[in-house]
Amino acid sequence: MHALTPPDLPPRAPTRHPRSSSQTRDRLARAALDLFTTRGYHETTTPLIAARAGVAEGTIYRHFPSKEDLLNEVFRAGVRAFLEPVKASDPIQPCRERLDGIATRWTAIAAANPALVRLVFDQTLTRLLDERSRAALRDLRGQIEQAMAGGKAAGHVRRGGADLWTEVWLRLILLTLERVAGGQWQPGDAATTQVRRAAWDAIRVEVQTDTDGATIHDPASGELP
Amino acid sequence: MHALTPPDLPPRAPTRHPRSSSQTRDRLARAALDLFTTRGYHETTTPLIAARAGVAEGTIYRHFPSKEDLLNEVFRAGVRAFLEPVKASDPIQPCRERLDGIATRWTAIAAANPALVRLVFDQTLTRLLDERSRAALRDLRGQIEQAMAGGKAAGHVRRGGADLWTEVWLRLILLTLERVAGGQWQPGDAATTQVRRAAWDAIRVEVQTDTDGATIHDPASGELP
Amino acid sequence: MHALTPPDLPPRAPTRHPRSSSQTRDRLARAALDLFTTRGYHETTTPLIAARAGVAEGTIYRHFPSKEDLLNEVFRAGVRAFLEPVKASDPIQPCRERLDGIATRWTAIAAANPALVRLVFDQTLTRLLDERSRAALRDLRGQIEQAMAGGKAAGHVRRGGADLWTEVWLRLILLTLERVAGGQWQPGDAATTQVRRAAWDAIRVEVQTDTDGATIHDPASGELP
Amino acid sequence: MHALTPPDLPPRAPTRHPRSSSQTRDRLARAALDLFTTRGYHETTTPLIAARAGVAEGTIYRHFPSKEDLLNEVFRAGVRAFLEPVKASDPIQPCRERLDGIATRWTAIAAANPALVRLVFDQTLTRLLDERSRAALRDLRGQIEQAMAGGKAAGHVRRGGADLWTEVWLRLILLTLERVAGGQWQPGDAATTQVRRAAWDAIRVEVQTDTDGATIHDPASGELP
DNA sequence: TATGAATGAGTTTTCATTCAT
DNA sequence: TATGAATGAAAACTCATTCAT
Repeated sequence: MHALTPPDLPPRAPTRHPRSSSQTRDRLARAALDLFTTRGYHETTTPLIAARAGVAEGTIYRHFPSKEDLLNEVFRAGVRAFLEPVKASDPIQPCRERLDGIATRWTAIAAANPALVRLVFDQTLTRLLDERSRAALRDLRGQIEQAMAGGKAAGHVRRGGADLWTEVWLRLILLTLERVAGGQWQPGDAATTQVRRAAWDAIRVEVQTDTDGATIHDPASGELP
Repeated sequence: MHALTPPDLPPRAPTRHPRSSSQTRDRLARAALDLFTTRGYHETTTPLIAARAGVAEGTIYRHFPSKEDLLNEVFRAGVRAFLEPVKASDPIQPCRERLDGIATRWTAIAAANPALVRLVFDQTLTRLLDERSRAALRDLRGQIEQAMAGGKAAGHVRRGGADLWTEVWLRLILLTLERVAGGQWQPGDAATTQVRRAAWDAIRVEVQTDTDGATIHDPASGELP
Repeated sequence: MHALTPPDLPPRAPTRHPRSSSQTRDRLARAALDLFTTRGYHETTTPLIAARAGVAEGTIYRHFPSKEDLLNEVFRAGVRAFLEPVKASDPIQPCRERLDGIATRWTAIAAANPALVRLVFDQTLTRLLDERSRAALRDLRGQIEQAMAGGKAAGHVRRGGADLWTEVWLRLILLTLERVAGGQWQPGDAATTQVRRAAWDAIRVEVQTDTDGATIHDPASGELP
Repeated sequence: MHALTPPDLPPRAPTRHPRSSSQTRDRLARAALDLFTTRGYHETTTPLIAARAGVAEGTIYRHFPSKEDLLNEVFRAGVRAFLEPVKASDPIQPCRERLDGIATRWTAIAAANPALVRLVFDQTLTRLLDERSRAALRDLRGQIEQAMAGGKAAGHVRRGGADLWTEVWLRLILLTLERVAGGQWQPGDAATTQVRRAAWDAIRVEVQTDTDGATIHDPASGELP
């Protein structure tokens, strides 16, 4: 998704003449990404997208069949960006380390390209996606779920469906991503570590404690120093 | 929020003659609530709302200044519904019990009136709210935050901002509410308890375990038998 | 099709307020009929139709689902107008008299409502019609074809398909209709009789003449005094 | 009209490098002819024409000032194709023979180049023509009218304007041309002869028959053996 | 001469809102 | 208070035409 990688490509002054095709396309994709994630899909009109990309309205339709397709193409590019660190992660690694690694790399994405977080993880847009995009999203979640299933098999994740703990973990990591995307947090901040820890505590095998606080069984602890 | 309280008010057949004003207003509010939360705000047209409420299009504007106001009024009524159990909860109670109590009552709301969950907690609509509605939402969150601050003061909640742990707790409880609202879970299901537990584990003071798993210090455990 | 019957209803000055629903609908239908038949379908824009009907553009869509539907509805009303004299004609009558009767009544329609001729019989629009409209047109032609088949059975129409002679007859009668619709001819003019005669001569059983001009066999002659 | 003469010039694969100018022009003309007559003028977009001709969109404008001009040039070429047999016909010949000869040659054109019939005789396109094209069409008709006037002078065509009987004759011959162009009939078919006969019967001096069918006067009979 | 990306005016259509009844 | 026909601004999209290359 290199088209979307530069976080804040400023819109150039409109020129009357041909540009490299992919350049225009990228500008449109970025303009749409920015607007969809800040104003919402319906509040983003095609004149607005064109203006921000510095092209004429009709130019949108030389690159994307429709506004809806534009959304979906941008969305899938976003999903690919988040999928990549997941695929790159080592399946041999213990679950917690693997998830933490993914979270770390996602956080970097959120810092570099904040709009992408809102695009991919904001439920707002889900209703508007086509089947292919939904499938891409399911795939992304499915990958995390596999890592989670590995953790369960190893006895590190609590009893209950891997899908449920995936959902739990994702919701909390998303909190970090949103804060980083919003500029409130930086990738290395203590808060990001805290939330990562909290996310793990929410899904790890429960620490059974008796009334005076002695741990009876805690197989999930101690994974990370 | 009595307009929204009856869980399954069926749309009545349109009649041609006067109704009590508040009756029409309630029917409009419920129609709007149902439609906004299932189809989305923009996909819900005023003719659609009127049709579902069994009134003429123009009638909407006798009761609400605009479609946007209709959304906001319905939204604030929804917030009040969720606020009520929070206000009713006992501030003296230990934090975990109090939060669990709130979660339980919220779950009941989600079961009785699923649309309300989507209305109040779906970020989709947040962007469209006016300042008053946003304030109402902030107030709701603030109330939870106070309970959380109490827990922190008592040493049961981890170090870090109460606002952060409120956000964490809310996100996980919201997962339950959505599942219940979606009919996938029932209020008493084991899963709801699991998630409540997970939410608490995410915010409670960390269980310090050494490498062989013995609990070193766990002041937050044992609150609930 | 009384909505289209008054030949030259002048567009009234636009008023801001409700009219009888069917009145507006009729005005739109007539405006569309006039414009479609004079400028053509694509050259007739919706602002043009609205302006001529004296209503706002959006009003079109309260009465017709789309411009295409507007065309089709107007078209089918037109077909009905031409079908009526056919259905009203006496099937017992000799073929020639029956066809002449239909032609006469059609000519009256052409005089009273010129646009209708262009609408129904101009091939220009056929491509744009929906299946229902095409079926209506086929029905109209089918009715004439039945009269023609009767004439063939009685030995008055030449050998060859009834559909072929229907087509031949229609093309020549249409010439009259167009001239009358165009104001070049009047319904009672000698020319209309001449063409009617020519149309019959084109489809009647051939007059076999030998080289010195004596009629050998002419069973179709003498039908009309 | 050599651009349009080859009946089935297949669109060549697009090549990237210069062609003889007239070759490109011819390909564009044929592409336009085919598309205009099958899809209609408005349904034929310039990208479509360019694609079918195997050239880039902009290339159209190197050869024709506008889409409308393209239509008109192609149209006039079509008129010339139909005019040629008329001009080539022998003015000394008896009217019926001459008209039949023209009809025969036109039928051959229809068989060889079906699109041409639709282009020249379909009223659909007439509305879109410029004055020069209309004049060309009037000229074509005028030539037939002269032949008809000859027939009248010789006492073979009925009383009434030569223009009227020209119109009558044309409409019926056009029926043949359309059927041949549509592939339903072949040039030599019995039906084509039947319609030619019908066309002549429609315009020849009437056969006066008394009530018992004896021919009183039939000066137009017997022209063709 | 040929290209094809870009243009922008123009198209159909939607829909929240108004107001005479 | 309720109606619902009418409104018109704004939406997404099309496409003949231009022009730097």
